Amino acid sequence: MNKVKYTLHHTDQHSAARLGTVRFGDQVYETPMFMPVGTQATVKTLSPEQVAATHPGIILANTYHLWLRPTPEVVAAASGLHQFMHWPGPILTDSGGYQVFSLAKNKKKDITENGVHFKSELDGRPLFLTPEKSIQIQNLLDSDIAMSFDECPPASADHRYLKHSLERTLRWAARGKAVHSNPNQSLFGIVQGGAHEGLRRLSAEETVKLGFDGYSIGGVANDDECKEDMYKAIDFSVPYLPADKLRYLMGVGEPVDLVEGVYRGVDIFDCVSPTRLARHGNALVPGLRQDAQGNPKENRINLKNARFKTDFTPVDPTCDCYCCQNYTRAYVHHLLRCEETFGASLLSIHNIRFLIRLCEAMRAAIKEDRFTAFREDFLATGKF
RNA sequence: GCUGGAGUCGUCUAGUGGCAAUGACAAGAGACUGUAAAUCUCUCGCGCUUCGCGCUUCGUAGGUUCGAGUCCUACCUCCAGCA
Repeated sequence: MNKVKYTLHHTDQHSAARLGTVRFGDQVYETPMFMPVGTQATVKTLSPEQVAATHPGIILANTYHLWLRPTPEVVAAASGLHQFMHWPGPILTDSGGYQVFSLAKNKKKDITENGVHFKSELDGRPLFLTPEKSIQIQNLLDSDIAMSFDECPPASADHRYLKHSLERTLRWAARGKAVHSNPNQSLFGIVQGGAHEGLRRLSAEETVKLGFDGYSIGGVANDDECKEDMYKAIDFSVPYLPADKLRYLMGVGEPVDLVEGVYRGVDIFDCVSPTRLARHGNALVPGLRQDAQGNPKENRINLKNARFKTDFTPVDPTCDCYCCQNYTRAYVHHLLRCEETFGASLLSIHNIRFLIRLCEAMRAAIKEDRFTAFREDFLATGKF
C-alpha cells in the first residue's frame, strides 16, 4: 500500500470535531474512526471476515508481541503482515512503547537513554528494545502505519519525570525516523507530557518539527488517570498539530471518550476494551450508568448475570451487528456460562460494531454541523 | 445376616481433641482504556449496630472431656466382600 494521505473535508462549526478521509493507495476510509486491536496479528476470537463485517478502517497489531513471536523475519517471509494474517485492509503497528508502561514501569532502571530492557515472558531471556530496533521490526512487518517508539509514562508521574521522558521520546522519535526505510509505510510521532499544558505544547511542537506522516497523543488513559486529565492532554496537544495530518488518540476507549476526543479534534482511536469486555462477558449498550463515585459512565451489561438467563431479546435492539441481528441475550448468556468461544466472538463483534456505529453517527453529525448537540445529547443520555 | 469401609456448605473434598471448619467446582456480583487480561477481585451456614458480635452446624441420639467433625456406645443410610 501507499503512504497514508489524510484529507480534511469539514470541521464542525461549533467545535474542533472534524470529518475527513484517510487514503491508502486506492483504499479510502472516513474519519473519525475506531480501530480494533489485534495485538498478536489477530483480533482476539474473530476471523478477519468477522472483523471486516463490523466495517472498521484500520486495525492494530503490536511490534513487541510479534517481535517475540513469531518474529519479524517469519512475518517478512510470509510477505508481510497483510498476507500473514489475511487482512487486506490497513494495519497500524504500535511500537512497543505501551509495553514500556505495562511491562517495565515498575523497573525504571530498565528504561535507559539507549532503549528499554525487558524480560521475555515466553522464556525469561533478556530483551532490549531500542527506537531503531522498533522501527526496523515494523519495516519488516510491513504495516501501513508504524509508530515511533516512545516512553508511555504512568499518569502518576511528576512534572520533572514527564519532561525528562518526553524529551527522551523526542530523541527516540528522531532516531527512529532516521532508520525508517519502508517506502510504503507511514511513520507517526507521539506527543507526551501528561496533563501539563507546557509539556504537551513542547512535545507537540518539537514532534511536529521532526516531521511525521501523522501525529498521536499518547500517555493517556493509563493507570487511574481521571478523565479531566485525559481531556486536558488532548486540549493541550491538538492546537499544535497540523490540520492536514491524522490525529490519533492512543488507547482510547470508552464511548464517552470517543465523543470527547472527536469534540477536541481527534480523528482515530484504538482500544482493547471492546474485545476484552466481550471476553469477560460485557456488552456495550446505549444509555448511561453511574460509577462508584456517582459519575456518569458508559452503559454496559454483564451477560453472565443470572437475569439474562431467559432474556430472549437481542443484546442491543438498536444494533445492526451480526450478534444483535441473529442471537438473543439468553443464548449469549448460555455460551458464556459454558465458556464457549463463540459467546466471546459474538460480543466482540457487537462491542466493536457499537464503537464503529458511534463513529458513523459522529461523522453524520459533523457533516450536518450538529456535533455539539450530538455530544450534549450523548453525554446526557448515552444514546446516539 | 456377618465382616470391612464410608456419611463434612448445592457437588466433590481437607480435616485424627481447640474449628464456622480446607481446597476445587457450581453459584452471586464487581473491575477492565496504544492486550503478560477468555483475566483479576469480592461474597458464598444464619442473624446483627459487620476491621467486630451472637446463634446454629460435620447422618441421628446419647456419652467421655475444660473443650468433640475428630474418642466411645447405639441406631440409620450407602458401598464392597462373604453368606
